[in-house]
Amino acid sequence: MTNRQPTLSEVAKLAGVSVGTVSRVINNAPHVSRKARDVVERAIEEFGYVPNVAARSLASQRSGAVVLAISSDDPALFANLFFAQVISGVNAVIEESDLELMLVLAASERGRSRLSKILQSRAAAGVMLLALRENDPLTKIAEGSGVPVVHGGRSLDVDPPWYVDADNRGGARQAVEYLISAGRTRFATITGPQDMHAGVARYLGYREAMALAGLSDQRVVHSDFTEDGGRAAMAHLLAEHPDLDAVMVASDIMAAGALVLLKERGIDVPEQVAVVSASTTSSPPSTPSPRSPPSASRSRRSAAR
Amino acid sequence: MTNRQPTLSEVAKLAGVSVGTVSRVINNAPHVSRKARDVVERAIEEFGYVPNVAARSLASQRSGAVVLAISSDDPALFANLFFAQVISGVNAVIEESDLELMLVLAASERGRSRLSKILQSRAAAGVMLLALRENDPLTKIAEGSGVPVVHGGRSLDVDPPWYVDADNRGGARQAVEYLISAGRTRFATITGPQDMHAGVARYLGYREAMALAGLSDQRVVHSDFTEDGGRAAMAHLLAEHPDLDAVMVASDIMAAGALVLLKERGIDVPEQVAVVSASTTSSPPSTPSPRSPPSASRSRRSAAR
DNA sequence: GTGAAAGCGCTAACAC
DNA sequence: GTGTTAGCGCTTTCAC
Repeated sequence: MTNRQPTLSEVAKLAGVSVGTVSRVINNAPHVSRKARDVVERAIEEFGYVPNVAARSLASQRSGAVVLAISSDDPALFANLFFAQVISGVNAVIEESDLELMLVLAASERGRSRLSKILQSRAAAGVMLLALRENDPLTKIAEGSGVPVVHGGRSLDVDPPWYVDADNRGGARQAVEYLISAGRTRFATITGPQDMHAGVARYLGYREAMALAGLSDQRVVHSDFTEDGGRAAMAHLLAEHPDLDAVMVASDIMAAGALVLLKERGIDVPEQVAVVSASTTSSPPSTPSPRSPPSASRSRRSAAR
Repeated sequence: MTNRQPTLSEVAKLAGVSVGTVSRVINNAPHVSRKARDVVERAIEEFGYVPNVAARSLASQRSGAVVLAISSDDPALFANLFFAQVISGVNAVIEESDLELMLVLAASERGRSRLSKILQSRAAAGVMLLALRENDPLTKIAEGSGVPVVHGGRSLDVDPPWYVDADNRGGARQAVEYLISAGRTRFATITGPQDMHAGVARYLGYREAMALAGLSDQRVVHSDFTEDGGRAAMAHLLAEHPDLDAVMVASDIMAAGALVLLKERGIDVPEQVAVVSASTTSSPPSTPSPRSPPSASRSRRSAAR
């Protein structure tokens, strides 16, 4: 279909200018005459010139790819909305530049050594760490590489200088405040695991909202981001505090369990009890590690149906 | 932390051999003496040599990255288990070689032109197409690039020579056969959209199983892979065929709707009606396009609780 | 404002 | 089995 791509110097020849000029145009450097620029641009267009990235990054010594390192190779774990959103966001920025996105699944020893090779081969302009577990080896690898590091989501044990994460605390707080403004007063909460960042942060947001409204934050059951956990927690709450009129659940999946139980008990939602939850993207503790994976989440409000 | 990485020729000097020898060792080419190989390997180890990928792919003219092109920038759409599984699988293979995985979100015009640039810049060893919509421009771009193409999941309008996809038909059939072996006889099905590959294939599998067992395949409602759709479809089925004792639902999410309705009607699952569904990872029709996104799915059996 | 030329770090062909 | 060397296609000085 297409002929062999022309090289930069071929373009130069065809356009009747020097390689220097073509290069300047491509990198839109200053000191190029309007005329030369036009000629070159036309030639590029006409012959379908596409720069060779390898040559470019070899010559320029800087390069080229932002690495997305995922400390998990469990599809169920990294197939989640939060990561997808982060990736989508990163991609949007990447598109502006001519960087590219490199994906490295670095859960195994082998994957990790691959990652550190890649980071060291000066092929990476920066690295984003995703799905870190507590005490994750990737943290060290990334730091040791000398490449700029940013975390996607936080875990409890690191407080990264650069990160992107959902506002779990603020989101939880807003969700609750919505119910407060709707007139609810006897709140309870079902929290996520308190050794996960999202679990802690959402609980914090809940307590903040309670404190600000002068309401009691004493009705609380800690749970585990699973549906069964949510269901059990709801049963517990109902037993202890039969008079409650609102529940903030720290994740949708737990809320699903809670809603099932409420329905079974014949309690009308949202008439008798209003429910809000966070659309978590966290998973329950991962198999290999006794610790939980990091939380990565996003809050929303919903007067549950 | 680390000093500047040594280059290959520096390693050669330090090891007291020629660059050719070092290069041979690295690419474990033949004709290297045991002794030389040892010396070089030790030097590589000691000085922490990591090949410069840019230089390598420039010199060798072949390079280096497998492109994962996703025709969607909607996080909700590509955050799904099927893609994650595919990616995980691809990654496992990639790890063996020293290729790398490049991620390109190519839903917008801009993203697409970026993709075609990348494919043309001889930086790609192959490309995998994901989340294609019907009549997707990526198909042409990929084909026109001259790079080997493989599809992840199929859409209805292309029959790619190379693809990876779930066995939707076979999975559906197996799921139903399981219920047949459990003694069910009066089957119904709630299908997915019949303009999506997964919708069609699962329905086909269902009909196959019915045919082989000599059962009627006449109880069918077409639906849309949404929960509400599943619920409505279930209501419809119940009205038309109050005597049915098994339902195959083409996706989990529709099954959720169906189960809710069954519960409301006081119908015991699985006592009175058994339900199986496919753990689809498809989404309902995407916003920008009037057509549905491709299906990407995986079947499983479950006697629904 | 433009051109010429010296590399970037590696591979591959060729000579020994 | 090993060493030498000419590029790969670009960027980047340095002259002009």
